[in-house]
Amino acid sequence: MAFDLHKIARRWQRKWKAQKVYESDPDGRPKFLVCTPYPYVNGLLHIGHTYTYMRVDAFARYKRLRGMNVLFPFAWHATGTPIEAAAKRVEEGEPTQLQSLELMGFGKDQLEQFKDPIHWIKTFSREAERDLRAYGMAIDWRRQFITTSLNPRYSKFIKWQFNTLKKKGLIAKGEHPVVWCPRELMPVGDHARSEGEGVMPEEMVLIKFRTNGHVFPCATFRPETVFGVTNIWVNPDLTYVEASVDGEHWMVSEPALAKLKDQKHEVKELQRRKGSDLVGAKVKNPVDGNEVPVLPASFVSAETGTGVVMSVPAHAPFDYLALRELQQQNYAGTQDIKPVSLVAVEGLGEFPAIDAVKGITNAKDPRAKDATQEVYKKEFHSGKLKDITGKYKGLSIQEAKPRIIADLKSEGKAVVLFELIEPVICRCLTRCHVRIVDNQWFLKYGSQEWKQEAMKALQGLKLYPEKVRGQFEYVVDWLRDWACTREFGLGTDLPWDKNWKIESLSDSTIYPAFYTLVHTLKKVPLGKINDRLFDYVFLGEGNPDELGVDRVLLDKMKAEFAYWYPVDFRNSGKDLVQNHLTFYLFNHVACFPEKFWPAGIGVNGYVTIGSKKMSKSKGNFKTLRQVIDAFSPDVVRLAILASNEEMNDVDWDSESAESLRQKLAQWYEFALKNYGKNGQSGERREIDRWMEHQLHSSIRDATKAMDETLFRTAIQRGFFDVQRHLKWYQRRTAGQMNQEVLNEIIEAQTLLLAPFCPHVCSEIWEKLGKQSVLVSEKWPQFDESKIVPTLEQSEDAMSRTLDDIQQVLRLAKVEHPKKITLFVSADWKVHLCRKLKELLAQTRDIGQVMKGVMGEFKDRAQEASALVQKFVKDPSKVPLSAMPQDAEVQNLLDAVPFLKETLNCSIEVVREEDSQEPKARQALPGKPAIVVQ
RNA sequence: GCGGCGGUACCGAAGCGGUCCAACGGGUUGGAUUUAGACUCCAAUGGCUUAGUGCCCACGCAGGUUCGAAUCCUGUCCGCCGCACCA
Repeated sequence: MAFDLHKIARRWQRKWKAQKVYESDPDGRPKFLVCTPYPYVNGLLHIGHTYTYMRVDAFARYKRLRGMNVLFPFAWHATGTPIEAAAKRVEEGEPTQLQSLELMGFGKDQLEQFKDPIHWIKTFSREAERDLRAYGMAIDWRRQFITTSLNPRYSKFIKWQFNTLKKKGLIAKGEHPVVWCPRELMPVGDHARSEGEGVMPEEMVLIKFRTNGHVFPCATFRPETVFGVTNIWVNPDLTYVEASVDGEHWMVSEPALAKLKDQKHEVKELQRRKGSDLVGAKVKNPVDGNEVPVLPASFVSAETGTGVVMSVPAHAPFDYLALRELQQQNYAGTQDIKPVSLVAVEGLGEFPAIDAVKGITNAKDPRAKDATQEVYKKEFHSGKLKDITGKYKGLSIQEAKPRIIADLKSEGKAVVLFELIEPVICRCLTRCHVRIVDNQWFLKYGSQEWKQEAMKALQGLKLYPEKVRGQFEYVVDWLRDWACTREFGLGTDLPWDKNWKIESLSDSTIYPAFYTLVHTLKKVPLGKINDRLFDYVFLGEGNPDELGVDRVLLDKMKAEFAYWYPVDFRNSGKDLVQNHLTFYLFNHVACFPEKFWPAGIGVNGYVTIGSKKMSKSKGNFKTLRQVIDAFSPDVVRLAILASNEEMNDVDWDSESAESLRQKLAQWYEFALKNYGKNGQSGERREIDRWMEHQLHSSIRDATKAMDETLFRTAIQRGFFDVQRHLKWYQRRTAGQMNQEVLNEIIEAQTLLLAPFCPHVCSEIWEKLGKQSVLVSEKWPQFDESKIVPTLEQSEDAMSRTLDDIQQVLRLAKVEHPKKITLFVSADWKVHLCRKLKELLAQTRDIGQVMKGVMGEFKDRAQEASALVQKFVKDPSKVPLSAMPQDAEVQNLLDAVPFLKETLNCSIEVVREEDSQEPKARQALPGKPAIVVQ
């Protein structure tokens, strides 16, 4: 039989397109709006996108089968810098960029066109649409669009969003520190660094020690230790700059000057000074007025802080080591310097730094660094400031630190310097520092009121799975103001300031609202689209007659939005919880009334390939089209969704995909061959009822799983289990299956599989002779009355008996038995077991149990007491489903033809009490004694 | 450091106080079928053992609670993800 999954897929995709099956408009049914963050169109879709979209699609198809009017829209994201940057690299002829395009299948002659960012956007949105159609996504393609000013209608929508936020006071101007490349004059995000991933700006305090007109700004992370300063350090081998900083004469290292300039200080270089020239000066400690000397230390680096540091030998191991070295060299003026202790820590001595450096002889020893951390950790967590700190005495470091910083700043004794603790190197190989960017617009996610509203939205939200809630709560709480404008890149202009573009994560938060009306909005003349129009269609505000737009169109859009909103399911990878998905919540609560707040969010793990992280550079990478071409869309979808669920990573494994391909082929063949033939129907046998039981409990479980987007469970219960039971049913009836039952299985199985493998299931449905289109059919209902656990128990008992027989045969080394006799446990044992179960629930005392039992079984005292002893010893051995002897005998008699066939010998079923065979006594309820001959 | 999620057989993974066996899928091994292979079917896949359906060991590690623990408690070790100006 010709079975070509690719051909089947193409055929159904053509049909769906022609019949506009997935173009959804409001009607009388309950609605369900699903979506997923649109992809950034700078390359081909890869298998990682696949999983997220697949979940949305499977859920959409399921809800459709449940009778809902489902809308699944899609669009393309082009906002931001990467596409522009890539186009620029093509223009510069950068080899890796060109190569990567070639790897995506573009010929050398086509590369030229990629100099133009618009070509990227057009090409990759087109290619992605092609891939997603080939994947069989149930998307309403009428609603697709592209972001940025290339789509003026979208830009107008985004402007409405920003004006709305601004009106509500949720956007404000401010300044903030960024990691900055002084060569490219750009902020340098993690992905644009060649070194220093994850390093972020941290606040250092520059405490101003003064001497006759000069300032020595000592950079420190521990400003509270200023009370224990004995001297300050400069590195004699460095070059320092004497500079005018905000009108004062500062001494700083060369690199520090650029940092100060970029952190909003007025800076002018006056002259260069050798470090060694500075040594020997006396400077005044700003907190106590003490004069301390400037001493030389080689551990001081030019790159961190200012190249000037204060020395607190009591609490800083480096300082102590350097000081001790000088004293050992009899360096002038150091002999009288004594460490000054200012922090008391229980369990540590007066000078924790001195204790910490035991065995370390100089500041170059790497252990000095560990010692520093050790001391700091202890002091920070359990230290108390001593009397010497004046008004801060008795405070913990945690309490005192922010107060000391604030006080020093307000008294003009210190300023803050943002610093990178570890080096950060830009992709252009320049060392970065922190710059304070001003004139920047912020979304005030840090605002408490806004957070509260977002938290409220979160509380009313269905999460798939529920266990991400903790993460969301944390992020809502932790989120700070977000810089939402950029000077570079593609996007929409900030409506009130054309010099800025709206940043890419900020223009993609409430756009699902845009999906609901985009195809209608296309009919409105561009010039007529403005904030007032959106106020009317989204919020019902204003007078529609003043908009100069066809009232029918306006009210259509208004109704469409109100019908589809809120979003019932928005799904993405777990990496977006800490930004996009949370922004999505914040912006919805700000822009829309509560009834339109998000109703459901789904989060999933990543895709690995062969259990290894996907990585382009390591070649462990697959595009969507590669896997579709190799395995067909149905197999890819099934393989990925069957692999894992919740937040676990799914794995793409070609071996299991191949195995699933075969399973699908087998099902296709089975369904077509067995459906609606003239098989026996009529009265149901036990085994038929068993099969119905299995089918209906599988439907029940699969349905429950589908409701929670637990697709792996749904596939396991709704496909693997049904298939397994069907095989057993086939074997158990020697192929004489009940035709009605069989038909029901075939229909239900095809529907259960439909959300995952829509093409092949549609094909089967059609070939079964169904007039309806599968994708609009009804999800199978389970019939509670057909779920009868006792059927399962007796069938299990039978199959366990078969297992036991086979084991006995093996042990007895009988290869070809002539006859097998099964002795069924006497009824009194059934009663005994039931009684025991009752008693054991109350007590484990053997005496009491014995007492409770033996009255009833006096005439079998010996046998009964042996059983009681055995079961009290291990209560888990009591047969749970002890059925009466008659029923067990009947159950086995029913199975005799099957057992005969399987074991290839005659089978006899005998009641225990009817036999003289000694082994017969071993029978237990549900566990017949076995004799083989 | 802070926050989140986890450690179960060869691999992935379910189980979350007792449901006579630690599901299900993949892999591996043996057998049946086949001219052969593929497919399909049956069986095995921690150890031991036997004319008897059994015993023992195992759910990161160590303790504890309980008649009974993969599951509950305490401690401990180890992974993965995120910590932002950006898709």
